[in-house]
Amino acid sequence: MISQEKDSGNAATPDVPVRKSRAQPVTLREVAEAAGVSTATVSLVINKKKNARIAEQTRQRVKDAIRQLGYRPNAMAKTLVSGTSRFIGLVADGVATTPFAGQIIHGAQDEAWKHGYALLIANTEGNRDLETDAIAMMLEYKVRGILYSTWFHRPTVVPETLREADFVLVNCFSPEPGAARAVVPDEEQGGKSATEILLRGGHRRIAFINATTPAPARDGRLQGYKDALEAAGIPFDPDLVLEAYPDQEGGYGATEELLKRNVAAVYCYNDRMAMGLYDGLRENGLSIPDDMAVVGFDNQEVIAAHLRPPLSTVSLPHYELGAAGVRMLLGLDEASSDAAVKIMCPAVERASVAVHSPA
Amino acid sequence: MISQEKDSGNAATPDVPVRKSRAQPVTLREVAEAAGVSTATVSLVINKKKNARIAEQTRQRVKDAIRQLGYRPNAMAKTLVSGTSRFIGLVADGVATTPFAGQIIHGAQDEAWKHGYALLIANTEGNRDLETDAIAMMLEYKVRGILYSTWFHRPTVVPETLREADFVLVNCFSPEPGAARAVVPDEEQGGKSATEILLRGGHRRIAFINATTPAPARDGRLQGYKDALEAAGIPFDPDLVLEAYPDQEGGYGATEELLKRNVAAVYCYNDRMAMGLYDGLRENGLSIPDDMAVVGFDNQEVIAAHLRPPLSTVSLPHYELGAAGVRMLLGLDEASSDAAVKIMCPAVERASVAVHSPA
DNA sequence: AAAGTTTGCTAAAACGCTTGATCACCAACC
DNA sequence: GGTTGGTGATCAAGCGTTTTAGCAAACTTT
Repeated sequence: MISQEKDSGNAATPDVPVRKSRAQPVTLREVAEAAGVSTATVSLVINKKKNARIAEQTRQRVKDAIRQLGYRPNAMAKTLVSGTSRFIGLVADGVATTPFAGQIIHGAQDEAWKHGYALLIANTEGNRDLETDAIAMMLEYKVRGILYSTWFHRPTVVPETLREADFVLVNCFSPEPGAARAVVPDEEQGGKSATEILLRGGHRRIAFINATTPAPARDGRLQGYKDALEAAGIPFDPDLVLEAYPDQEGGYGATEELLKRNVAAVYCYNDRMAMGLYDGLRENGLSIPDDMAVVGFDNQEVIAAHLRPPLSTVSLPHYELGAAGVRMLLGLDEASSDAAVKIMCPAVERASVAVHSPA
Repeated sequence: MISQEKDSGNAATPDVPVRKSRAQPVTLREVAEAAGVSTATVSLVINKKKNARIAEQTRQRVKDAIRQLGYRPNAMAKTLVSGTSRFIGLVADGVATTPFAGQIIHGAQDEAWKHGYALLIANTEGNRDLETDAIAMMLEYKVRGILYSTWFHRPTVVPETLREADFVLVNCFSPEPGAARAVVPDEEQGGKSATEILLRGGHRRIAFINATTPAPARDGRLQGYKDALEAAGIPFDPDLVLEAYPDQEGGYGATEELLKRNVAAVYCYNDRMAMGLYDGLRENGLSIPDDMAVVGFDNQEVIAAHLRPPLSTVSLPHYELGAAGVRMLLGLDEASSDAAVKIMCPAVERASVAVHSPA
């Protein structure tokens, strides 16, 4: 009788909102005791188990206790039981370092979050040892899967340990077919779109300043240029394809050669080259878009949108790459490991190309 | 007798390197069985416990088993026992969105990693609900602490739930003193350094194009400008302080006013304004740095380093902010919650200011 | 040779949660 | 009055570690 006493009294011990700020946290058991039920019951209430039969009254009592105590579930314990966490790992060679490629993180984060996952990131600067450590760490934390991404589009060799997890390559791909699922920007389509902006402007003689540095982008963007010309019934003229190092200086330096070509429209391998070219053209007293229509590639906001005049260009869909990578990882998007999925590079038209050419 | 048989045979069951790729993972117990020891022993070996007495021979046997089986510790289980994970959370309002502020992530990640922590990031785009969820998630994963960061330097109100964790504000601060530890860029020193670049160039009449938008940067950078002038014994002339919206257009638009001031040196609130100003000056047939010496602020690489001529400016130390935030969180740097710790903004001198003025 | 000390290792109790099996109770049915 | 069926909740095992207390054997010391 007396021993019973202890248990009756009032089951819900504390009724002042106990704001435990950073002592050791409230546990399921404490909630259970406060509500006068078993931990099993509390667990069932929390997880809204469909086929659990709990009286509405009890359910309410539990909820109150949870609020009262400021209970927070311990995700680690959950994970231990379930065997897999709600983490998605993102290994990046330099994504965080490189301004606009950071959008990959952003896209991945948003999409992951949307499906209840959190992003665990590691920037490896391309250091293989760091990379191995990072992957090991992610594996130890039982991530749902890993996104392996690079800051520019390129082939890559898949680290051995990566295969211990579910993974997807983002902005890169494995040269050996069937080795990995991957998602990359569609350079051909992008190059085609860029060229089409100029075609729509009424231009027929269009120069292309390509990069000197080998990369999928270099080949793809050139191919897109050719495709667009062909579709427009314009013969490809190799003489209109220049090459320069893909930065401001390169674009600036290419000015002279470009002017020799006697064209009024040019598509640059990237925005940085276009930026340099702007300077070169200006020095020659030429105005954009009247004397020369210019299109870039990448859509680096800081540059493209704010040059004078603003630069027409094509977006590298970094955000989408990150998001698509996550979807692919979670099996929400179709994906084969035979060929990388290509994400569209949308055209962004601005004032560097006049709407109607003075036909 | 016969029932024993099953257990004897060979204790170390598999001796081919079993590359379990993604079945259910090898556990401590399996390693223990393979090595013919208890799980306790394996644990002791793995964690290199100093005062554990394990025979060298046994130790080796365990290590072999670990390698053989490709064992990976389950970090969740570890965390469950220890009560705290090796995670540091980073809540950002838009850090991933904003190109150069991404360096905060980078700095935090590097520093965290250096101390054996991994970064758990959440981009909230300033959405309070998302923010609360993100913090809750981090709390549930028992993060060691949380970095709360903003993409530009500003005052902020600390979310209630953040207080349940150890936290540090990065690139922002709480207006109420004593409310939170924080680390921010030193705008005054930065403004002073920027001005000093021009002073070193031999200039005495220096204009400042400030932002129209209220912000700690606006006040701080102006103060730094005044400080530098005072230190150089030059009286402050309010007429030399212009104001414009802090972007390219703003800088461009300020050209005319600036030219009225009859100065040969100008310090812009940020690089984007400087970029616009470049255009304005060029249109007026003025050359940089001969007709006008220009200094910016922020050191947005894509802009500053690649304008023609390259822009002298002052760096916003984003990387350092992230790193310092982590150190502060871990208690490696001194920190009071009475005043934000200020990180130096280093000057970056480039060709937009001539080394010796034509005195 | 008895007592103490060191060495090498293990048993078992946590850590906080989930979940399938079980149970007590009560109303309804033949 | 025994059986069935439904309802509301609990029991207890287990997830993969860490860690403390303690045991047995092998050495020392007196």
